[in-house]
Amino acid sequence: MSARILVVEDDKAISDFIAINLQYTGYAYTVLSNGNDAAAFLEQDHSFDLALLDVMLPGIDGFELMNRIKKYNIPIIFLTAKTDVASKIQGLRGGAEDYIIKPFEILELLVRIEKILQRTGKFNVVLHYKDIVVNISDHSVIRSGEEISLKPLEFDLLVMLIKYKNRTIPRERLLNEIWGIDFIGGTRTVDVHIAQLRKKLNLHDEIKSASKIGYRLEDV
Amino acid sequence: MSARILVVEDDKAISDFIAINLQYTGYAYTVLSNGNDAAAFLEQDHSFDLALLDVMLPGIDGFELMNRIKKYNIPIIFLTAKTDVASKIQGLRGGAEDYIIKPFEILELLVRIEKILQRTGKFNVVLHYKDIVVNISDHSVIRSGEEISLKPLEFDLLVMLIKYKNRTIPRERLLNEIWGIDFIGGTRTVDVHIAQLRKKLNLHDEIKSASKIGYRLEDV
DNA sequence: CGTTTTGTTTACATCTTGCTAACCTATAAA
DNA sequence: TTTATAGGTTAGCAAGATGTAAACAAAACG
Repeated sequence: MSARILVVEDDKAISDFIAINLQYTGYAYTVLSNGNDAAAFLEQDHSFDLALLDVMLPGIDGFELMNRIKKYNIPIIFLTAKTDVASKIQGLRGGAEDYIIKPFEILELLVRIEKILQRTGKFNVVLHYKDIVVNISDHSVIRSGEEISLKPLEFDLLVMLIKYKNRTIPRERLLNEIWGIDFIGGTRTVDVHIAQLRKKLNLHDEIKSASKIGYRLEDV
Repeated sequence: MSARILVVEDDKAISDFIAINLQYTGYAYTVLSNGNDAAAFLEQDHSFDLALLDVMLPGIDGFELMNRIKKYNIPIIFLTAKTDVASKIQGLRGGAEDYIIKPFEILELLVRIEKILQRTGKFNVVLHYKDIVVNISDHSVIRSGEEISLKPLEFDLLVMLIKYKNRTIPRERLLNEIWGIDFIGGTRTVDVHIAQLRKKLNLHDEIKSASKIGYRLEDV
């Protein structure tokens, strides 16, 4: 059962782009291009699991829309071209789950969507790699029927590796996505956690290190 | 004695899916795939506690079926692919208890079913975990024949833990579902109530904490 | 209004996590 | 072969999260 996502965005290039990616990822979605339509639509149908709202919209704007749909308890991610701080604060104060600044990296958007769905809804996101089953919703990792207990960071790392299977992920990228943008320590931290994963899941051969760049999980 | 539910849905994938979940949840059910059959069947046997009706059906449609069933006083939840406003209004005007738009989250459907059954009063919804019996209708918890008195919040927490047994429930999720969407307090409150549950029901081992994430009730 | 019950916050003990340092190994350059 | 560099691995420790009792606050009840 897939999540249902509402997209309200007046720039057709952007909404098409998002739509294609939502489609591809397997979400059900509805696209509207102005604030008034969206408000009217939502009064009738508010069974969405998430809304992606442009801040600058024809008709009522994104923030106003947020206020109106607050009662339906739909998590919101704002899409905003404004890098302006005030907007962000207003959005987050008002209860938005997140915001993302245009132009954005589609993968980043998809990741945030998934996070929110996972936190709010109950969508079972399951990843497979060989005989390893990773259930993101449960935070569980099972190998050959046995549960393997991973610490939060290890878990996040594994998820990322599997998602980017066969692609080398630069250290920096890992730090950004898992540790957060403001991680300071210029360190070997990543390496240590990679070591833990290799050990716990017996992935000594599968997790390859790319010298000076980062790591890659390979289908052997 | 469990509730008896009628499912009328022509898409086999969907009806199977529903059936599996009704089965698992412990309801008795009958599945039919077209409107005429359903009408005929109901003339013979109308001892259902709830009907899940697809709106678009071969033979007579869901709304017409509702009109014919009305005399038997069976609450109805419509399953509809239509996001179309008119349908909903017609359905609800006609006396349907609820509607749910496809694709839907199965848990959401089960929750609504439960709500209606509770409201119509005939059925106690009972949850089991080990030797603990939780009766949602009368808010009682019995362990090995002895009644254990829980405060309201503790009770809700226990119900949620059992419903999501073996799945880690994030703190945020617990706060959302039990405390309401906009709980503010920067908070250890959940932890305290978890502690109470562990103590009162002796679930020290069964309620596992997932560091930085939340809690999980495990079948040991 | 007081009393009782329920829920939240505080405070401190305890446990968990993840960063760092230190040392080891592998590889490549010199 | 030596040397330099990067990654592998382990263990200890500080920071942060959770467990829990008890004080405090709020609400429900009479």
